Amino acid sequence: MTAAFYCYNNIMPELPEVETVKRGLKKLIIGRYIKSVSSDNPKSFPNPKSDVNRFMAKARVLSVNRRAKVLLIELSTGYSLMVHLKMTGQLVFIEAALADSNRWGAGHPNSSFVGELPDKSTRVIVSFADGSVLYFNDQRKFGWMKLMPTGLILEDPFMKKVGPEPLAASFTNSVFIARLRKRPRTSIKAAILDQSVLAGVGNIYADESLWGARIHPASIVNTLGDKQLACLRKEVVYVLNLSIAKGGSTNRNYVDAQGKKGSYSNFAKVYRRDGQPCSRCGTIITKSRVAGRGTHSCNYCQALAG
DNA sequence: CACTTGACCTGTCCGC
DNA sequence: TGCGGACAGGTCAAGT
Repeated sequence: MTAAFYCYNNIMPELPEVETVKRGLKKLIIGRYIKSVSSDNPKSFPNPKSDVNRFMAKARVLSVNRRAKVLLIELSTGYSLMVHLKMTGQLVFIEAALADSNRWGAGHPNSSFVGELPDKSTRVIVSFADGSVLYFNDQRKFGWMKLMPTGLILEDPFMKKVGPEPLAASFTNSVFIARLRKRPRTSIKAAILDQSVLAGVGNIYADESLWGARIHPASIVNTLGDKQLACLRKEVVYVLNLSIAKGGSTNRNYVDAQGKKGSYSNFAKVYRRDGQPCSRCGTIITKSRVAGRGTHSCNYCQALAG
C-alpha cells in the first residue's frame, strides 16, 4: 500500500474530474465491505435508514463507473450508489491506518485536503469493515448521493435524457451536429453546456473548447457551419482528453488549504485568464456573461459569427 | 417545443 | 472594521 489516503478535491467537477475520481476510487474501494453509513443531511443522501440497512450495510463494492458527471458505485446487493458532486463535492478516502488520527493532508503528493474529517462540510460518512473510511464532503450541499436498484439506473430522469459520452467512438461529427441543430437559436455555449446535447461539458471546458475552435461563445448555433461544429467536436474531445491526462483540474499541486491554484491553470487557454494576452494572437482575454455563466474568450480570434 | 431565468447553498471577495 | 451584494456553477423548475 503506497498511499494512505487520497483526496479528490474538485473545484468544479466536470467530466475529466469525475473520471479522475472514478479511476482513483476503482483502485481504492472495489472489494471492500461496507460496515456502516451515517448522514445528517437528507438533501445530500435522501434514502431512508431502512434502505441503507438493507442495501448498503454489509454490501461489497463490485465496480465503479461513470456516466456524464455521475459516479456509479455498484454494490453486491443489487443496488448502486449514484453520486453527483455538483460544484463543491469531494470524496476523501482514508486508509484504516490513518483513520485513527484523523489529521492528514500536509505534504502528501495526492492531497489537497488539509485538516480533520469529519468537518462542517461532511455530509456522508461511509465506514468500511477494515477500518477505512470514505467521506463525502460538500460545502454548498448541491451534490448528492443516492441508492438505486442497479437495474433501474437507466430509468433515472437524468440518465434518460443525458446525451452521448463525448469520448466514446460513437460520438461522431454527424451525431454532434445533428444534436446541435436541434438548438438553433441559442448560443453555442448554452448548447454545449446542455447535458442533453452531450454529456460532461461544464463551464471550464466549454470556454476552452470554444477557444480551440475559434468560435465566440455567444455565437448563435444556426450561424455556424458544419465545418465549424466539426472543429468544435474535435476540440471538445481534445480538451477533455488533455485534462484527464493531467488528472483533471483536481488540485494535486495545491499548496494552500483554500486551494485556488490547481494544475489546470497551467494549461487553460482562456478560463480565468481574463486580462492576460491570448496565446495565439496576443489580444487581451476578456470575461463576459453568456448563458448566465462567467465566460472567457479572445474576441479577436474567436470572432462572433452572424 | 425552444429557450431563458431564478432557485438551490455556502463561502469569499470587493467596494463603500 | 462591518456590511451588502456579486460571484462561483450543475441542474431543475417555472417562466416567456
